[in-house]
Amino acid sequence: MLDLKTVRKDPDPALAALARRKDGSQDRLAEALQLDERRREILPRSEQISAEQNAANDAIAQAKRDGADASDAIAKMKEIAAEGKALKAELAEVEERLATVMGQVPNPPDPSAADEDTEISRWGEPLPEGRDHIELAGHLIDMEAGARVAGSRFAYLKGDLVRLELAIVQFMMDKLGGQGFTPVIPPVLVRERALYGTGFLPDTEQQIYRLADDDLYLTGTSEVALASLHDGEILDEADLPLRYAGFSPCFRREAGAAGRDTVGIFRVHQFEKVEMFVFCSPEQGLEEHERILGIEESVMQDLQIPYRVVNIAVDDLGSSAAKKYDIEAWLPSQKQYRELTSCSNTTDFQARRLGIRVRGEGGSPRTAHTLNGTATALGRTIIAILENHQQPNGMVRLPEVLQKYGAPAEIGEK
RNA sequence: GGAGAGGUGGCGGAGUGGCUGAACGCACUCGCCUGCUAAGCGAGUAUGGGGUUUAUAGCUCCAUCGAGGGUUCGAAUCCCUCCCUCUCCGCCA
Repeated sequence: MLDLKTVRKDPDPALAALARRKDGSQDRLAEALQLDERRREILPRSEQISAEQNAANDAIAQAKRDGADASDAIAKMKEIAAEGKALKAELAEVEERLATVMGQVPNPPDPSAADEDTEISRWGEPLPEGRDHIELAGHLIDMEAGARVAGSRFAYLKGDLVRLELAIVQFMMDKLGGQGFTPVIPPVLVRERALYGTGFLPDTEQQIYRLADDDLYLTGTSEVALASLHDGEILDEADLPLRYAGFSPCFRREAGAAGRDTVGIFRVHQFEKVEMFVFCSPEQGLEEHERILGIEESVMQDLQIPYRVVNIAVDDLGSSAAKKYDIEAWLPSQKQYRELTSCSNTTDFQARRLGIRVRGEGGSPRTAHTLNGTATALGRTIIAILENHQQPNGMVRLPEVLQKYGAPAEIGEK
């Protein structure tokens, strides 16, 4: 959500930035500005009436206290109230429309966000080709049972793959703990407000599972619950940045993805993820974004997975991000880089929607900034590890760093 | 799932229709005072929005007592719905 007060003073930068998204959002902002103007036409008149009402009210109260006859004052009050009623109804309507339109305006992209997906760096030496994760560990992934029990794009992970996943999680929590992140297991069922606040609604409803009998949604990322952890709060600037590492399952309907990535667990309806989330001051945002990216790269290097970093195109940012980096891992079986993690600077977009502010020494509150990034998406990380550490004999030698966290040294069908 | 109680400012806690943006206490800030400390005295201390303004300063108006509706000339106070917290019973990982 944009700050109308700021935009109103100088609309052009926001309109120009939104135009880069090529989704017509600058038109919605323009509509919002018109509604805002209308609102500020009506509001002073409405408030004027309220003030008269308050004054008349005081007169009635005074008369009653003095034991005098208040019927004249009451009659006047009735008149004023009736006059204000229509105006207030109109105001409420304008404000409701304004809120709806503003809720649909995405975050204006940062100037440094790319026009097209742009590779900005590369690391590691990719294998030219190789077996896919099903060929390598299919005996530990039961897609048939998954489909039978829950439908397509569900799987059972078994045996050493589970040990591998849990080792990665423990490794991540250790690593992130050292970087000031507090481990969190958040709710994965949330109210609409949490999804609205993070900008997933109204925007990506077709991706979100909703419960039939309760007003709850299954979250596609713990970002939703982590952002809402401080819903409505004013944070002490001295405590910032607040960094959380959420570990949770993630649920995505993958509507519209039919026919894409149908092999194995690359694209499934349910997976686990460790997610970084940061609350910080406006000044700290840029630095935190680079820091999160640095951590994500460091994880790839720890796990010895060749990757590239991509500055994501403005028209692919999602509503909340002003800028986003993806880290794409090399998958030898596909002979291409595929998204493994991403990190977004959502600036004040989510914080304003959620009413999260920061207050410094003696200052008045300002809207906070938030950022998020994938520490590790377990399914895809497992795929990348399997494919990039495969041996000519079909076995997989797992990264040494994971072994002290309980991962086996080797996976495969002997 | 059943039965109750309750949600007021940073905290505690008054307030059952007008004099309450909100008593009183605590905490905090500034000043005074006491050769330190403590105590004491005085003043102040919410958030959002509109207008005015070069101004996020000041002034002024409006709104806010969990949220949203309603009754009323007037609601923290009465009614309805929702959310949340707590207690007891049941169930349960």
